[in-house]
Amino acid sequence: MHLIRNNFDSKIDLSDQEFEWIKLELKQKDLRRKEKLLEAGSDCPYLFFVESGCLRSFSLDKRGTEHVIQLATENHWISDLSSFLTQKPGDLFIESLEPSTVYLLHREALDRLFDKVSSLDRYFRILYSRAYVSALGRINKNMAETAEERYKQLLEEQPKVLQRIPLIHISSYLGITPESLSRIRKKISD
Amino acid sequence: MHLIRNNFDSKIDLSDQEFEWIKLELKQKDLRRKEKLLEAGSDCPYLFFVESGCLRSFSLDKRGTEHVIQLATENHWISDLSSFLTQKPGDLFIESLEPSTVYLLHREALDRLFDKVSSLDRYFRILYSRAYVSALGRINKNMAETAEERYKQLLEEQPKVLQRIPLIHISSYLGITPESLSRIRKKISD
DNA sequence: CTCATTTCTTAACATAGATCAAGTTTCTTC
DNA sequence: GAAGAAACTTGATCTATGTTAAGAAATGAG
Repeated sequence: MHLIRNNFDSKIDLSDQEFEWIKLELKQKDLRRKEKLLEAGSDCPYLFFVESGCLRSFSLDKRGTEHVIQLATENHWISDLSSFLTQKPGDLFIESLEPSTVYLLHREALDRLFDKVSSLDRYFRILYSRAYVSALGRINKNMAETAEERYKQLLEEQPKVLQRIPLIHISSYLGITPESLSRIRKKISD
Repeated sequence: MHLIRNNFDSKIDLSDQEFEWIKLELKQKDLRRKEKLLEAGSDCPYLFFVESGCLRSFSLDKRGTEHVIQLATENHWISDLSSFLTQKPGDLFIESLEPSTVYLLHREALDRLFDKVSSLDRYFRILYSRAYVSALGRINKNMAETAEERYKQLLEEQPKVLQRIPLIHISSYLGITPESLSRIRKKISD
């Protein structure tokens, strides 16, 4: 539980009592590699906090192609937030890319916590604001930069992620095919 | 001030006293058409609430092409949130597309308000969570759908926006060139 | 009302990246 | 450590969208 406590502490002040209340609502779940936490078409009543390992969320388009929406390593949250917030079936899948441990926080539990632990609003305000900024940055890069430029930047900014996540998912996250990414890598290595 | 009060009321409970405190921090600004509120490279210390009219934020890539990041009509917030949060120079421009009225909320004023009006954390938590969801949806659509499909959806979901915003900015928002959008429109009208 | 500006359209041509099809290498699991 | 699955690469070909260039239409400011 150290990781998640530290994560709260990095954004807000939390008393031990308050953290206890939160802890009581968290369920731990261990995952094997490639285990699905969520299927498109179903309601996603949880936020998942990655304690260890790595997960991805992705959509499946009408042509049958997967698109990676989020990659989450330890110390990050992942969910189908649209479904989580609206209580409607979502269109994302979530699965582990490695053996992982996650904490599940249920929608209703979180609603109770928002009223019990007043600084939780601030915690998620900060969390969502940063997530939003990074999503807008991704939109901008997808429009303004070539596939090669986007890959080089990821290589610079997140070298560790590249070493641990299969390129097939990296390419999807970047919005290109695995074949294109392979060619880009070949070109760069010259 | 009705619009902004209603906007708060739609997400949180606010006493008249609390709204007064907020009101005291809001500065009104009237804009002519095509007036710039922000230039890339400068710090953006404000959130702008659009009371009337319409604004866009956009980046300028190294090839000299503009990319519309956000379109904001009345009752919406717009800013260079990355700069606003980090206090560093941003890379977005913001300008009015029509004569508009906006309310400016300064970073430092907002920080004071977060401590004075406790439900403001919740307000922005909700606001940012929805903005994040919609940004992720846009990322997904850009990857999963063709330009034509994206335009058709916008036509269905935001017909009013299409009537009021020049297609040159719509095409940029959709991540395509004005020429491509023009061809798509021609094709559809057959 | 009118001129200047901005926006929109069309056409010919170019290209980044997709698709299809194998073959190879690398991991996982038992 | 062997077999099967998953991931990666390569080449040939295709296509959606970009680029360039120009004219037509619409809009806004005086």
